[in-house]
Amino acid sequence: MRWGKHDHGSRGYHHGNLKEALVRAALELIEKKGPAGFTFAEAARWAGVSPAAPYRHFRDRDELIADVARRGFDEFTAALTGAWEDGKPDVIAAFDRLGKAYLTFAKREPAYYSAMFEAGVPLDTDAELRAAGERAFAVLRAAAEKLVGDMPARARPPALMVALHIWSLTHGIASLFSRGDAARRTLPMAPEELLEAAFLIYLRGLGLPSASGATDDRD
Amino acid sequence: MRWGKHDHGSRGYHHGNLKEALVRAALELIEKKGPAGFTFAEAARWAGVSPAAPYRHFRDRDELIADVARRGFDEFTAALTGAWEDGKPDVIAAFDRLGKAYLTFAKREPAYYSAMFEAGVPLDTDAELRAAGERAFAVLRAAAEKLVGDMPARARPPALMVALHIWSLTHGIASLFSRGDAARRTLPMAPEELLEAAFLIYLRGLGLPSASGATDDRD
DNA sequence: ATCTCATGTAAAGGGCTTTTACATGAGCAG
DNA sequence: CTGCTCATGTAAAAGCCCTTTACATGAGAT
Repeated sequence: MRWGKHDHGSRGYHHGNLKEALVRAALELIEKKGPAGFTFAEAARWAGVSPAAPYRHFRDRDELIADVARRGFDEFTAALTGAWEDGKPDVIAAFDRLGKAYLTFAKREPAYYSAMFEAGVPLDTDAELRAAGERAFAVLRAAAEKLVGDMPARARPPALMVALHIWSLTHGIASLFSRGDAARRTLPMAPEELLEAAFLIYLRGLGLPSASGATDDRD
Repeated sequence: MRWGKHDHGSRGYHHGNLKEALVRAALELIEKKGPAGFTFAEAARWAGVSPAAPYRHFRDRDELIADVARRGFDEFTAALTGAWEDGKPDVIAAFDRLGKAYLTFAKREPAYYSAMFEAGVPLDTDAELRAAGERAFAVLRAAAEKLVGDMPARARPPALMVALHIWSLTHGIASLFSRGDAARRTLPMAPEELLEAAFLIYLRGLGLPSASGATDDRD
């Protein structure tokens, strides 16, 4: 008996790569209908197997979502690392890329982003997931270390605090304004511009000299 | 036939105030099991009515959640307005209260907060809900107006931008760190302190004089 | 060639959502 | 008071999803 509407290549009794197929299905379905609208059964149908088959690969629906979130954090880490590029050519420019990469990820990978931050997955029950999240944050933290490292020791703020500030700010903008089609509010400026302006103002507040143009009078 | 495990006062065939009872049930259930775990049927059971009764008051499950979100925005607006208190005694102190009120609301009313920001309710399909959200933001916007109003016109940033920055920052901290028991990460400082520090740094970046102590070396 | 075990199926129980037809009784008109 | 009406609630049912259990298949090892 054939289960799939989407016949991705004929197969016999065994699928061959069901786990990956389920993850891909989850990504498509979460993107289309949100994490709440995603169902285990539909992922199974999409992959062309019976509703019970997914249980051979995931304890339950939540574990599949957690796996998607974990993969999302890995991709996220890669995107951030690539944007940061060791802080070259200068820390400010690299930080700017980092922020834009965060927003871009939220916009272009809404399914991952949902699974990571909005699906209500309990971080503390899955060590792998938690570790993946830590790795993503570590990129930001390392960037903050480099940022404050350029400052005179006397006026140097805690790098962890700076990392948390920038993460919070960026995450807030991403959550509120930078989602796909279901944007919660229309803005008079692009989320990227909003973030860049905030970032420059914040840097000036830290005493960084290089921050200029932050308070231009655009309205 | 009796449906309720929770017999909140005996009643006859008609409940008398089912709509309110359902909203209260939704709040308890969302708080206990998250917006995803909340079910229409359980709310009905909780209120002591049959599973079909709620449909006399809400088109479907989503409309109930949207109603909860709307009420949440109203409470939120009241909390923010009360904290702002017209910017007295001075703008900075009032802004500080505003931020703390935001975090407090997220922590003490996780059910409202979830319904408002995490349940994936489409803002654009419900005018009432959208309007309630606008009213909440209007408090923050008015506060930002007052903040930048104290600045010399030459160095005055757009109030809307400032409002969006502070909203994003606060929302980011609330979402990432200031939730109830399911905190996504443990912090070396209280979310309130984190917010206050960021706020002071941001104000210094705007050129506000009154911001001091923002970069103390606590670690 | 055979065995084994990971992977998939069938079937079933239980719950949720939503609709439809019917029941109740609160409030109002006469 | 009597009786009508309609908002409000119930019962029943169809459809879907989640998850478990017993059974089937066949890929890879021996």
